[in-house]
Amino acid sequence: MARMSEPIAPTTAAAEPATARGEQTRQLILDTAMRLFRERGYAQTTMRAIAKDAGVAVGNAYYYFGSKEHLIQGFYLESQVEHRTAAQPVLARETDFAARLRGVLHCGVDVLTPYHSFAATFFKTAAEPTSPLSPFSAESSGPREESIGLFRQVLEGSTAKVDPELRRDLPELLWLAYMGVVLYWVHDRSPEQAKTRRLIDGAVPLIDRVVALSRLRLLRPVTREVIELINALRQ
Amino acid sequence: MARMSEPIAPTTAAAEPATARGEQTRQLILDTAMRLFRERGYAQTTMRAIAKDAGVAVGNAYYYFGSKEHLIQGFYLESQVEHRTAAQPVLARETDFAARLRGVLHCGVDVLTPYHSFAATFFKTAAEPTSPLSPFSAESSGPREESIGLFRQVLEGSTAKVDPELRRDLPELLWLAYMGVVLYWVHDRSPEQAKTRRLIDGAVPLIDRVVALSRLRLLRPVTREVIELINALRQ
DNA sequence: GGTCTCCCTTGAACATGTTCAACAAGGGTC
DNA sequence: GACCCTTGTTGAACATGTTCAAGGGAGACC
Repeated sequence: MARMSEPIAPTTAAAEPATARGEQTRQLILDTAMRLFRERGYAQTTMRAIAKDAGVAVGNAYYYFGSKEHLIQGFYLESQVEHRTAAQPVLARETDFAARLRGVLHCGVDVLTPYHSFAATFFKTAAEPTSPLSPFSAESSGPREESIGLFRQVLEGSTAKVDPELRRDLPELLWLAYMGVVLYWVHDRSPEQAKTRRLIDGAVPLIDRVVALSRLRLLRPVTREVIELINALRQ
Repeated sequence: MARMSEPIAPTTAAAEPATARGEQTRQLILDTAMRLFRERGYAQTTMRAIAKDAGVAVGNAYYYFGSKEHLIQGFYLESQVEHRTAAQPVLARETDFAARLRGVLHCGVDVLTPYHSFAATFFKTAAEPTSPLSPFSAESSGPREESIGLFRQVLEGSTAKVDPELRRDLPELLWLAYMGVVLYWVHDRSPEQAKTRRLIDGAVPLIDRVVALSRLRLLRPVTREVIELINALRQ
């Protein structure tokens, strides 16, 4: 009875370019697509338009990208790298845990901001569990680990004193919090997404304090339970 | 420069049935669609198949439902009502806060379980901020308020002692936690979604304890800050 | 040079969500 | 009954994501 779970079917698997010419074409198509997505939005950009603007045939786009949605992956990967880069100055400058976390979260939003209008679609796709774009999927484990690594950097370069048991899992929890921020940001209709900025500024001191409190005897059992629960549920 | 944010365009607005015949046709289409979704999955069910099985023309389905996605809303609303109904015995029986919360969360998952395979698509749609199906959207405010009301019932019928400031906002927070459970459930690939059950059983005692601790003088500032942040960010 | 192979490219054909102009059915008003 | 107006219904036409059989070109090997 175990029915296959929905779409899947990555259509025809996209090819990895094997020649310089192929690599060039692939990049051209991706750049064109990203530009059109920014200019007109995702839904309003047709595959025909992308192909035409890039000066290739429609089928050629499908040779490199399994579907229109796969074109989003370019955005996904690029913004990951940009986030890392943008965060480095903050991480080099600050030693206070809260300041580092705050800086990195703001950087994440900074990087995404130009794409807010079409990020909705991006997020919609990413939320589909069967999608290779899902931040929780196996296919995304590379970028995800890198992103979690960024938050490990936040913690390790800081002067924060953290419950030793919590220390190991905290980066992943911070990454989860970041996902929460992104979720809020996507839904944020306030001008310039100002509310998301307020969310970060409000949540960071809280997180900072809770992390500090986690070492108190009174809260130890809670801390431990949280950690155990996370480990039991890690997929 | 404020570009319109993506798809929107609810196409031709769907009509509310004004006659008994219309109501009947609408329900027939909805039932047929839900059946086919369950049998074949969402993506594999075409509008033509729905229309044919329901014995109407394709255009007729679009008369009542603005798009294929709008057909999901039937599922959304129905499961909300079912959740409420299924939760009543628990709420009538238990007085302990943790037991009530646990029961209501499990009921929520119970109600959704038959749809797990296509819930992925449902969730994907709901995650789109511009979608009228988004649980955070204005269009969903009715069902959302009802759902939050269920968690208000959880709290009010319980013997829990809660920080008075927190009491007002706690139902909404519990609803948010429920949304988190659903998010986890959608991604849950374990047999029978057993991990989601463990998540509920693990998280409820934690929530219970944190709620109790929120009254401690030591944690009061944190509690207050959380409440203030939520109020500032309520959209 | 001839030929073979692998990579890439093409665009017409296809599948399916969506629209729309036209029409039908029922009921109210005269 | 004649008329109109609202509600509901139709299906062909359209838009767009996707597939696929056919072809082209650059190098390898002889």
